[in-house]
Amino acid sequence: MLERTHLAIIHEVHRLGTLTAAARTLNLSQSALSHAIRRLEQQAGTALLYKHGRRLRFTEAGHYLCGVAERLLAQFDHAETILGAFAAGRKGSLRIGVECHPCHRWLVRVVSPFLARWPEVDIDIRREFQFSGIAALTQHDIDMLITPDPLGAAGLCFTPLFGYEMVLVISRSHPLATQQVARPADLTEEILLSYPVKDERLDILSLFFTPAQCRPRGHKHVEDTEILLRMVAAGRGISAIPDWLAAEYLNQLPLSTLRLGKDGLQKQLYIGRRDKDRPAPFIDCFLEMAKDTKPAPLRAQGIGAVPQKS
Amino acid sequence: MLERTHLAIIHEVHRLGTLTAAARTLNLSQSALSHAIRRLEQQAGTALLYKHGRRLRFTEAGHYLCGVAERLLAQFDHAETILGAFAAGRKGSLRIGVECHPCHRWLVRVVSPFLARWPEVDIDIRREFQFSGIAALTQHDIDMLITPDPLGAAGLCFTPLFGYEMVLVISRSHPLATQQVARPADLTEEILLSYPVKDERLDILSLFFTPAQCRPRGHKHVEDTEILLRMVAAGRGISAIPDWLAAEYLNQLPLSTLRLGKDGLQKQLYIGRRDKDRPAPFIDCFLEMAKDTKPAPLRAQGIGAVPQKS
DNA sequence: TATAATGATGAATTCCTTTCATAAAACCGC
DNA sequence: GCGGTTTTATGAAAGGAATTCATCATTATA
Repeated sequence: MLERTHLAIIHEVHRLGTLTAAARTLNLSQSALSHAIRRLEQQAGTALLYKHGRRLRFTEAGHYLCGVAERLLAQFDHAETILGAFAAGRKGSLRIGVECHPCHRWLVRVVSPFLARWPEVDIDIRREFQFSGIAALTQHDIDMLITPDPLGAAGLCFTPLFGYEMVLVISRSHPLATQQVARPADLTEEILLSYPVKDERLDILSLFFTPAQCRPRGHKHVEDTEILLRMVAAGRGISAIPDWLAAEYLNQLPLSTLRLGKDGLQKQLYIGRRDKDRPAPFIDCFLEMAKDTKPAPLRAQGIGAVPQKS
Repeated sequence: MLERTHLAIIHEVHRLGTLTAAARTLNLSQSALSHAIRRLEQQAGTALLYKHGRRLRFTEAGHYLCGVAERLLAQFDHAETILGAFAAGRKGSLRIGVECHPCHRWLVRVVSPFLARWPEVDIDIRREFQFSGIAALTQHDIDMLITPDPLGAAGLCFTPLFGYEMVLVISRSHPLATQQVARPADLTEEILLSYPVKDERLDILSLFFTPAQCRPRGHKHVEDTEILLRMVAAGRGISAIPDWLAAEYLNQLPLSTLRLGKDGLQKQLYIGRRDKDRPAPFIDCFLEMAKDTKPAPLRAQGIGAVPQKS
């Protein structure tokens, strides 16, 4: 059976002309090469080299193998280089799950510099999960999960990224726009606009309306943040988004933000990983970069701006 | 160091899903594969497989190696197939040296059916030699030599192909055209036309003129047979060519042929080989086909035709 | 819960590779 | 031509790496 060592021997003999020289560069004895070539020739059933004077020359079959060797050895070398990059943690892929729809804008601010710094790492961002983000993480479908809901699961660990507040956004011409705080009962005649996720994953429902045993008059799903906020600005509905996301739009669109309830709807974003994973350097690095990338804080602007945290 | 066996193991594990199954198809024990993979992982410095349930899954590095394995194993297989063709003697190249200029027309009649029968064999025909055809043969520059002069040399053997006679060709309107035999003294006022080879390799000089201690009035080299004979037909000179070659032109051009001297200039064509060569089937076959391909015999036509042999 | 299937592991063994010592052949300089 | 040098070939011995065996741990299945 043709092996890599055979190719290496053939290649070196071709390059250096003699068995003796080839043996030196291969750190083997001349005898070893002679035996190896002989074995290969017997298995192949054809001569590869023949003596010409006290040198060796290649038969046609030998010459053919020479070409094969050149091509294959290069591929072996390349494969080992790549494998080395994997081992050194330079190369790999990072499949990031995101369970927080509005986080996308923040995420691109982390990913861009990361890709520049780790040119051999591929990033894949997934928003849809068969069952849940946590399950995807434990089943190795993703390598990291960005979520505001760090449900405990064996073998997972979560690192807090930053705290934020879910705020109500309404049109600046809405009657409530002059208020600082919204109460569930104030909003029972409104149309709620939200990202297309299950109701139980919408904090404004599970943590605001449901505890107060009321609901908005209607509920529509909107995929895109920009469109959602333009609909809110046009008075077509209300929505709840993170304060830092609202901040980006307050000076572009006629919007007002109100606190949800007296204490506000405080949230925390986490990044989850499998804790048994070998700590690939670029994964640690992504974590650091994520922790260092805070969203733009919400500056007080216009009527009804939410009071600033520290 | 990454070896072919590693790639084979990776590949089979990927194809069959379990170590146990892969071990069966590779005729190894499950333990052997487990150890081999472990060793490879240690050398590479990175995991390739990890347990998922009681199955194995590939890490990124493992997946990468999987792709490498698929590509490289195919190339190994292909190389072994080709090597098998070399071993079986189906594939190879045949470098044929020809020391007999006019033999070209005969040679193509051998080569054409040979190429059809041995599609994997390349044929290369050489007419120019650094030193001599014999030397080219001993030095492995060619594999066969077609020559009328089988000079003995160690390690060579010659097989006779066919006998022929060198005949004088002259214009049919030449005063000698009515004769049957030409003598050297008859031709001292003629211009000799020959292929461009050294004088000592021209039989009409070395075996006809020189023994009689005379020479033709002039001597010109002509490369192409057709042009040479047209010049002869036009009365611009005389030439000596094999009888069977003359036969092909006697009914196209106004030529007459005369015997050179009383007994004629009898020659024999040989095919020479190195006798230590492994007898590649296609080389033997070429020899057989060459022996079976006799040149068209010279039929008596016109005045001065040379008497037929048997 | 018992059972079957699968992978991991350590020790022993087997097999293959390599080395050593030496011969044979070929080239080089005198 | 004749030693001296260089190079390959070869058989036996040594060494080392791959393989197996026996067994355990884990997980899925009935």
